[in-house]
Amino acid sequence: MRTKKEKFVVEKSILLEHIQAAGLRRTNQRDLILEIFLSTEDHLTSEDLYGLVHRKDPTIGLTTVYRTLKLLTDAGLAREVGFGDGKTYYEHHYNHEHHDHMICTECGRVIEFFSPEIEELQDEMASRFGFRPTHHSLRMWGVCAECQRSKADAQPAPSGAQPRVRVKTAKH
Amino acid sequence: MRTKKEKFVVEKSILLEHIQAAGLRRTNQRDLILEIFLSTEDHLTSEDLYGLVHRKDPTIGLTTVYRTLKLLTDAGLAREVGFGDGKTYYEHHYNHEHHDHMICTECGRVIEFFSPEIEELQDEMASRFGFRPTHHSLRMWGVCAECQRSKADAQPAPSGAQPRVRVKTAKH
DNA sequence: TTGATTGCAAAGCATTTGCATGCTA
DNA sequence: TAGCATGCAAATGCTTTGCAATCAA
Repeated sequence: MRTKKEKFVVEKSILLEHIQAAGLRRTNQRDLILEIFLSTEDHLTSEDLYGLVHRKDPTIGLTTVYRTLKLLTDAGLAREVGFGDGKTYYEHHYNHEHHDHMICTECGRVIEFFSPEIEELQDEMASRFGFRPTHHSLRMWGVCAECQRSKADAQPAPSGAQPRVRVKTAKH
Repeated sequence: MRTKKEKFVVEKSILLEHIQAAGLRRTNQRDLILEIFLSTEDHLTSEDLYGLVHRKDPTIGLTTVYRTLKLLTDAGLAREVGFGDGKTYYEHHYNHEHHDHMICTECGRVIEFFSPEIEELQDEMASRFGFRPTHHSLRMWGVCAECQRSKADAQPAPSGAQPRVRVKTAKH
């Protein structure tokens, strides 16, 4: 249950630097939240992360998780994403190469992908307008391969069981 | 003040067909909301549209605008967009060629653009994963040309006047 | 006449804020 | 010690829902 001693050293020092530069304060809550956030794979809401954090330290409040996730975003360690269900998801940002998302509207699966060509064309497009981009978000919604298959099989779709947007990840 | 007689005939018949196909009912409210939505250029929230509608017919409720905008989206006449301020914006969809957005984080200006090359690469990316896309959204945040200029002029930024996300449009 | 639609008020939900208390620097 | 951070409860802001009355087909 104990995390390896020297894990996430770089991320931790990034947070520390950001905190010091902004005249903020290091706290146990922030340490723990960062630790758990980094130990988890992708796409968490504040509530999701709160659930995990709460197991290790039931005294930490939901509000603090909200605030810390914003802090991590400012520090460049987290990135906000929305999948269209009204919630804000976070994923690691530092040292995780940038990527975009395909979202299956049947099962909620999220596929991450990256295309240098698209990135390049985006920059070109921006400079054509004299626009200096800081970040961007590309999302495609549709039906993933698996769901196409199961549809073809004419399996009577498990009706009633409304597929909530659930976040799984397929790595490129 | 009277709109030209035969304006938006096609859109109106699209809505009508959708309504009939779904066993729904045509109402004066829906007619008026569609009419005003189409007469307005781009990027309205339900509340925005409600304001406009309310001037012509103060009896129409906000809830109906919400519901109708969803209906128009289903009918393929409207498209939902989010610019990161927590609200849902709608823009015409039918007969308005697809485009993407650059959002200025200084002044809130929204620049619309379209790149066939990017579209093509997206489709290629999707098919590489066996993913069948239905729609997508590409947004870039950053600083627009105007705001870069006024910054360069070292004009003491009009502080205090927090630039709310305001929707203007620059056509490609 | 039937059942979809409307408008209002109330409820929902994710997120933010006020404030007294606690804790870092 | 000063003042940032925390946790709780309350507030917020957008959106949806319940329901009685209304209206289209």
